[in-house]
Amino acid sequence: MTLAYDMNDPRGARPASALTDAFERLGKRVSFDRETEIYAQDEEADMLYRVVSGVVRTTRVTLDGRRQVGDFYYAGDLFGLEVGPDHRFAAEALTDCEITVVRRAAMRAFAGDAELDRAILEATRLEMERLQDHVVMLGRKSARERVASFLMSIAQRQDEGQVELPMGRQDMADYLGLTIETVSRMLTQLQGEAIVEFPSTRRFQVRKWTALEALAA
Amino acid sequence: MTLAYDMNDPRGARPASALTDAFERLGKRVSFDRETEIYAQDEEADMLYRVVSGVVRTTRVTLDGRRQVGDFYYAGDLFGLEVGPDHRFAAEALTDCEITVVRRAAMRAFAGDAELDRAILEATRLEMERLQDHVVMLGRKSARERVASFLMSIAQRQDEGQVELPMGRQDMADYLGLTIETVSRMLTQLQGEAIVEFPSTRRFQVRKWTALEALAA
DNA sequence: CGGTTAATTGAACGCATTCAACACGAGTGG
DNA sequence: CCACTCGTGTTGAATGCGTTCAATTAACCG
Repeated sequence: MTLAYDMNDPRGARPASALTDAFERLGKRVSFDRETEIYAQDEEADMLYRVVSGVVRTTRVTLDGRRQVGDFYYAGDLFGLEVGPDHRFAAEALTDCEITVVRRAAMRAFAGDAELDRAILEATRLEMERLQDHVVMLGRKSARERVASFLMSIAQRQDEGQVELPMGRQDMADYLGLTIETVSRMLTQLQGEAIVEFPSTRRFQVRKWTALEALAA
Repeated sequence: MTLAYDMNDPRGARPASALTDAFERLGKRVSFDRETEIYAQDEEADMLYRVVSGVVRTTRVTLDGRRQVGDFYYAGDLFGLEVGPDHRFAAEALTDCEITVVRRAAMRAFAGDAELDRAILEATRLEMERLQDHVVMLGRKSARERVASFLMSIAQRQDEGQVELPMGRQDMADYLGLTIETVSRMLTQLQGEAIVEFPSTRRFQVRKWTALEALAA
């Protein structure tokens, strides 16, 4: 099996020419400005979404205003595929985005399309695995480890030396179950140990991969 | 409301005579003693499981020995349905269990069986929703709230006054991302406020539903 | 009963939060 | 060009929640 992408990378860009085609054919492309809502929490879920460009985040806000970020989705990623009748998390454009939107009915009409079925199954698998990892992280990792894990997972998807952080500290904190202050402290700490280096707040480079890996645990 | 099960209860026993039939026909029934492994972490996932009687828990242990409980499964629940090639969590019999085990290949042969497909989809949906709720809980709730939520969710699935706790404090703690001591303290606290009452360590009764609900947030 | 494990309670500690002040960067207008 | 502002990020000090370590009590089982 000669793959253009790494099976071990849980979120690497996937080769999906046929899939892209299917999505382009069945759905329509929509643009979203930075910080606008793609769908709301508890909204009916009869669409399926695919990121063409930009970054999307999913969030849930509790009655008393506490916020939890579910995940971040990058170009090529499918999202909004909760199996139930409505979205338990809202989806928002983190940056300006191009999204392909497909009605589930349209998808169903194409059920049997092996390529498409496989892609949805694969996306569901990734979604679950990421959710499971998230649970372990929030349940059993320290702030330092969470931040390290986070930087790792972001650095892994961009193989360039310099890594771009599309989200601000608040989004990181709400994803990691921490406060912005703690995130900030951990970042300066990791930088102090020369494990990572931040030339600017939204850009970093990993200096000691093994050390970061060890921390990500 | 006189239902054998409650639609609002996300994990209530579901009426599934036809489904039970399908499982019994396709798979074989296996018994597991208390505290024995059903499948291991990172084991190949080519089976599907259904609890006939008893309670199952899924766990993941990190390299350095920290443990996270994924979920608990009761009679009627499907588990082990991770979409990927192997189990990211181990499954263990919490109590003595009767389990129906089905090979995925056998399931696939029956693909198209509407009843079966629907059941698997439904189980996957529940799995994801529970995972999402778990993330929010671990990310944003206090120890007190976590314990309250937990008692709530268990009390909901048994409509009798007296509720049986099948798991010990360590399992609760590892599910909630806490220590046994903290769990214990929160339980005595809630009992002190007469919100719940523990006649014995493994048995309790909810006294103030609204208060508990408010806490579960 | 004793023997063993599980659960509770207490006291001290430490990690993350909270509250507050300060720094930085980008955009705007004098 | 600098002053000003506004949003975002960093840093400091104090507090507090949950943990850790240790001792005690309760439940279970022969």
